[in-house]
Amino acid sequence: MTGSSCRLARGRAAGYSSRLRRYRLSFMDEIYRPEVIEPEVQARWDESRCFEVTEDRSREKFYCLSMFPYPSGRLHVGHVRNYTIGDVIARYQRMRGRNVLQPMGWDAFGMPAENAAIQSKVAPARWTYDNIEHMRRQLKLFGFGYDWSREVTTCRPEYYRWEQWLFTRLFRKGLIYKKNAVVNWDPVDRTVLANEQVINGRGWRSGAEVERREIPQWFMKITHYAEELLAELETLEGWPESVRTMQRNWIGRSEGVELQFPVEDHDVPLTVYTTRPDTLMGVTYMAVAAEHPLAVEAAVERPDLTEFMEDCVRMHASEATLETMEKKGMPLGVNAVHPLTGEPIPIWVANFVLMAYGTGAVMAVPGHDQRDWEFATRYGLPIRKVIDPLEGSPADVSEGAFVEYGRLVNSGNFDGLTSEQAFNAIADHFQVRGNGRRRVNYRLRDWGVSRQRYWGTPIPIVNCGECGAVPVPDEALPVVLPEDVEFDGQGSPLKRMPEFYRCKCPQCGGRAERETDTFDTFMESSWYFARYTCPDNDGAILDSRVNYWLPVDQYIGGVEHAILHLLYARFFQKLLRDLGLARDGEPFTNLLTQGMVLKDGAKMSKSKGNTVDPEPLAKQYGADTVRLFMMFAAPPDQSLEWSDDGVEGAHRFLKRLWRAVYVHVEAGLPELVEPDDLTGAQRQIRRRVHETIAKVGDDIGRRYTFNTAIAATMELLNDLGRFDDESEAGRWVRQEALSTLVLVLSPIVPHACQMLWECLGGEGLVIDQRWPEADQGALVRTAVEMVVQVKGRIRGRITVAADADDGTVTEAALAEPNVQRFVGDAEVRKVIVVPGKLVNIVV
RNA sequence: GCCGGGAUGGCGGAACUGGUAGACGCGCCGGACUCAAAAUCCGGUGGGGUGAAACCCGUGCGGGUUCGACUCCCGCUCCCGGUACCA
Repeated sequence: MTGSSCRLARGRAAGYSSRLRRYRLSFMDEIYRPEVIEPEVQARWDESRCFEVTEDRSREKFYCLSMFPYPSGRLHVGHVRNYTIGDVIARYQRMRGRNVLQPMGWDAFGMPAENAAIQSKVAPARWTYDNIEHMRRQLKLFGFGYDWSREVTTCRPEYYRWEQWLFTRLFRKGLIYKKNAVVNWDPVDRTVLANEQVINGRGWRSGAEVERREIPQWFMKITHYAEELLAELETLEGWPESVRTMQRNWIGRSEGVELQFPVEDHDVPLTVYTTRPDTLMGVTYMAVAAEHPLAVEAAVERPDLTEFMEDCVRMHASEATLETMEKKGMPLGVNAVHPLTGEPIPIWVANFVLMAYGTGAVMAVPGHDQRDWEFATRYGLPIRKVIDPLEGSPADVSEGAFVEYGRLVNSGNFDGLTSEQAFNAIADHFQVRGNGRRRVNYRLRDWGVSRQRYWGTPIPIVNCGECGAVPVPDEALPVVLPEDVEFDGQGSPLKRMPEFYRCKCPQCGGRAERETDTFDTFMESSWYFARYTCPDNDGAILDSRVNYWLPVDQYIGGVEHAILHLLYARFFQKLLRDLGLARDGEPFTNLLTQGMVLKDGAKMSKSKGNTVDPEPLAKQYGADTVRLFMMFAAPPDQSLEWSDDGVEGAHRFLKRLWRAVYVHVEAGLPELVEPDDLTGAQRQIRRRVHETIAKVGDDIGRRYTFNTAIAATMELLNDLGRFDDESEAGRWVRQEALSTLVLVLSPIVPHACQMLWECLGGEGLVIDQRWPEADQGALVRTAVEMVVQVKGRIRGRITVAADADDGTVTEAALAEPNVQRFVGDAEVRKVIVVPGKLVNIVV
């Protein structure tokens, strides 16, 4: 029992690994040495290629997918958490007999590679490939069971050529179009900035005031699928309700009316969309965007207007900025005509109306819209009440807008109608006259996929003076992104590379130019999960294997992707289906959104200096300890507070488990004993073992609460520490208990459990063992303790037979001395019995 | 601003369907082992109260429903994620 048998594990002496292959019983080291066992177990997984899988129609498949990382350089603890969750689920499902696919790859295009290029003069491609090498090695260190033969790297032509191919198919199908869209323009660096590169309205590097600029860009018609994307959310029962709600709100279906207001002295009317036509009689002004033709026209020879409109342009393009900024406007001096009353209505130009969204004009009803109310109050515009509540006192719009539905007042012929009746009456009125119509509108906008960046997938379009935009034909794909470039941050190098953009028109053969814009990097991540099923196919984007593996049974990733990535991926799956390339319309059956990893209550970031590097920790404690800590510290969907002491505690538990097995095994393995022959104490431990099996299986398989699963195994190990029965039967009970602990912990701490499994006499890989099942016979209890409450407050405890009826339980409860003290001679009005738990006596 | 989420001992968290608040771990306190320390093992640990008990208070804040509320309802505060070019 002292450190006598340490001869194996002293480290990296030649030949240790072959001896470790027979590592068991008397060969077992008393001390837990992760630095020895982890490389050894990983070598065994590699040699047996046990995580490489193929389609097998005779077995139930399970596709377990974690969101692939952007290769930023080093593995972050957030990655380790995400991938441990996925690995635990994958290993558990495999032990449940499923044919499990768990792939990994690289979301390799993106801005950080360009930023690194500017800072350290290394080409984005070089930087990216180096990072991938480094991070792949780190992932292997943590023992994740990936099928590396399926690795995809999105910046490789083998991958993005199929994205380009798909785009040309969608182009021909009419799902792609070009229009102007707003970007953040840095006038000093002469580049387009991402929203996160704009800080307080200024470029992050130049410090120049950012301008909004409109440039032509490619769009995908995701709005064509808005209705289906919305409707099928209802079928995604394996998704968190919060994510479904966010997507529902993002798509934002509304039913409203599009109306035309004539404009004085103009032929073209002003068109607006409203979901509240019932408030039409309350319109007191109109607001248009700075780029609106009416505003532009009015600004001629009006320097004050021109100045205001130029101010509107110097503004960050994000929604958050738009909605929180001060709402400002100026009257144009032009009137619209109210379509019902003929009254003149002043038209204003306002900074919160954008030309790109809707019609670039809105009707304002300050009495019944809070934003309009604030604007009207600020500029002294009239506020008119046209809706009162259906019940109760009339609305008062002098202190704020009344935004509820109700009954119409001050609305002429429509007075007395409810909002709903008025909606229909007014919609019909316009429809009949042809100056308005009912319309379903979506908040969701088409997806702008052009980026004025270098490090991305080249857009496979050739612009020809004769033929216009022509998709690159299949035989000319891929359009390869040149990797050997000088990148200085002054716009994309592709725009300075005639050898890249000069080409012949595929249609007429005349001189033409390629697109130098690249795709939004969300494109690559919108279909990678499908490509994992057949990454080796160089003749087609997908093949029949996709329908064996898809849909993904379990998808795991950060909540921050709840809307954009997950919506785009759902959209792509529908596109693939409609092109006949895949069967399913939804890609992810079950979704687990992981919370963030915090330190000192804050998100880890370089600027705060509170980052934790997982690799040194794995070196110091072993990967299993890091995995265990991350699964134990919080349930996966909550944020996780990092704690060095917590890591230490996780390590201690593994040491205790190791030692418990060592001490047990050193005395030899026990003979099988029939459960019927056990004593009370032995039965009790055995019941705890089978309770633990049931608990852990439920926690991992259904609830995904790995923290409580681990807590349950800790409790069992604690109980085992107090169980010092060295009889043959006692030793058999302990053998069963320890084997159970090793099996149920193996998805979480796979390296240690593999070794312990062998020490306990197990054969082969733990990953190939069957998940244990609880023996119902072992779970039977004879007596239970129940709590007794008087008027909802605990006054005592009683122990009763497990099968006692309510009457017996009530009698025992009333007999309890402290309960009697509180009941006294009061009349018992009611007794509530919750079987096996509590009795509440109401007096 | 809008949408979604969160708040429980000194700390991370548990309490799953309205039924024993604080499982498990960390930290801390006490003890064993040791010349001593580390490691390890055993015990204690929400606050008040008591010799010990009884008992009282306690799940961000203010109300409500219920025999019973961390859990459900109404109204707030603060923190986090997303907000369409960060990934």
